[in-house]
Amino acid sequence: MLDINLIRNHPEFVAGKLSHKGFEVDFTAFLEQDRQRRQLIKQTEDLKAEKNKTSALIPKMKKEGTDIASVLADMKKISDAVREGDEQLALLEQKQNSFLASLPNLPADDVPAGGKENNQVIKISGEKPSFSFSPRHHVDLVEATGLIDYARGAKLGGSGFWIYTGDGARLEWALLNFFIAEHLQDGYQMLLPPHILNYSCGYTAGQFPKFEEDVFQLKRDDKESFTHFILPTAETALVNLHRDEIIDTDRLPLKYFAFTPCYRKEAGSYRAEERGMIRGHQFNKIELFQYTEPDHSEAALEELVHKAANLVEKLGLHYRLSKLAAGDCSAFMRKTYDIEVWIPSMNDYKEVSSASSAGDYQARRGNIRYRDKVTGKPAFAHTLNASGLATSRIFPAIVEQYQQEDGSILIPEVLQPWMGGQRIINA
RNA sequence: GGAGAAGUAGCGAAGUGGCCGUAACGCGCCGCACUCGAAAUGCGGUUGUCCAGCAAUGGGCACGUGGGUUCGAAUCCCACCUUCUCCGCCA
Repeated sequence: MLDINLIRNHPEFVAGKLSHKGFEVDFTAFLEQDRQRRQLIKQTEDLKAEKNKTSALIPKMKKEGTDIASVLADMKKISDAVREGDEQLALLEQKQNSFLASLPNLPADDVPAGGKENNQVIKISGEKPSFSFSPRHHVDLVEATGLIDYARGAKLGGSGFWIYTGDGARLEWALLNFFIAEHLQDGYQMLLPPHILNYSCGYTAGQFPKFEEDVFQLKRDDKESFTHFILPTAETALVNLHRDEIIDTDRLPLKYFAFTPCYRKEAGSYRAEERGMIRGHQFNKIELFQYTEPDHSEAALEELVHKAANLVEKLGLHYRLSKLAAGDCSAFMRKTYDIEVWIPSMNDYKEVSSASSAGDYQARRGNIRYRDKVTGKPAFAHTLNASGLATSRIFPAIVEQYQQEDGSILIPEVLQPWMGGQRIINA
C-alpha cells in the first residue's frame, strides 16, 4: 500500500515511479473522488456532532419533564441522514482501498527502470565449472544415484512433485541444517510457522488480491470463497507476525528465519527446459526476514544479500548477484537483489535467493508499526526478506557442479558434518 | 465433534441502555516533589486513528470483528473470529 498523502501531494512523481515498473496510471479521477470523499466525511461528521450534542440533552430534558417528541423526531431524521452518509462513505472507501491496494510499490531511487533486460549484474562469484567429460543433466544424475524419485513423486502428488530418497533426503536435510546453523550463529530467531494461513496474511504480504490464483486455496466447509491457503513462501507468514502491532522500538531490528516447504500452483509456467526440480509445486526453503526502522532498512537489505550469497559461496557454487530492474521486482517490493546459481545443463543461472526490501509497503497493508523515538508517534516499520536459501535449485546446482566423470557426486565440505562425514554419493 | 465461559488501554480489572472511553481502581511506565542518594510516599502525566486547520485547536470513530434494534449501545439481539474449561475422538 502506498501513502495516500504522497499521491495527493505528488501524483506525477508517483505515476512516474510506477511507470518505471511498467505500470501506467492516471490519478486524476482518483484524486477527484478523494476530494469528494473527504467532503462527505466532513458533512457526515458534522451531523454526528449535532446528533451527539442533542443526544446528551435528552436525558436532562426527560428529567425536567420537557416534551421531547419533536426532538426525537428530529433525531430520527439526523440518524437517517448519518446512516445514508456512512453507507456512501463505506462504498467510496471500499473503492478507494481496492484501487490503492492494486498499486505496486514504488521502486527505490537506485533501481533501474524497465524490465529484465535492465537488470544489473553486480557480482559474479567463482567460475563456471569446466568438465573434462560431457556433464550430465541433474535429472539423469539424481535418478541414477537414487537421490530423487520423480516417477513415484508424480504418482503421489502429480506432476511437479518429487520424493527425496536415501542420500537425496539426507543431502536435502543437510542443506537445511547448514542454513539453520548459519542463521542461528548470526543471531536470527528461528520460527516454524503454520503452513495454512488465513486470507489477511496474503493481503498484508501483497500477494492478494492480485495473485490469489497462484496459491493453493482452502475452502472451509460450505463457504463459497476461500478463507485459508497453503503458504507459497514463509515470507507470507513472517510478514504477518506483527500485523496490527506497535513493535517496541528497542526490539528493532527484529531478525527471524523460518523453515517451511513452499506450495505453489505456478499454473502454466512449467517449461520443458525446467524439467526436474527447478520449478515444482512444493519445495523447501529457509526464509530470512527483518523488521527495521526506515533508517536501517538499506543496511538490512545489504546484510540479507550478503548472508544469502555467503551460503552459496560456502557451498562452493558458481553464482551471480544482480540488482533487478524495477519491472522485474515483485510488485510489492521497492528493491530486489537476485542470487542465481549456475546450472550447467541449462547453460543458465537460476534464482536461489531473492532479497528484497518492501519499504513500508507491506507495513501499511498490515498496519505494522513501531514508535518513533523522536516524535513518540507510531510509524510504519520497514520489512525485508530474503531466501536463505531455497533448496530446489541449490540441490541440482550441487549435483551438476559437483558431478564426477563416473556419475558420482562429491558432497560440499560444509555439508559433510550434516551427513555423518560422508564425502561422496556413489554412482 | 459436543457443552460451557470469556474477549474493555502495556498488563490486571470495574462498568448490564443516556450521568462511562483521553474508560473507576490496581500494577507498570514517564515527569516533578521529598532525599546526600535510593526505597517508600505525594502530585501530575501516560490509546490509536480519521476529518478540518499553517498552527493553536475543534470535531468524528474505536469496548474481539461485522451486522441489527433504539432518539441513544461496552450494555439488548444475530453471525463470525479468538482464547480458556470440561467431555468425546485422536498422532
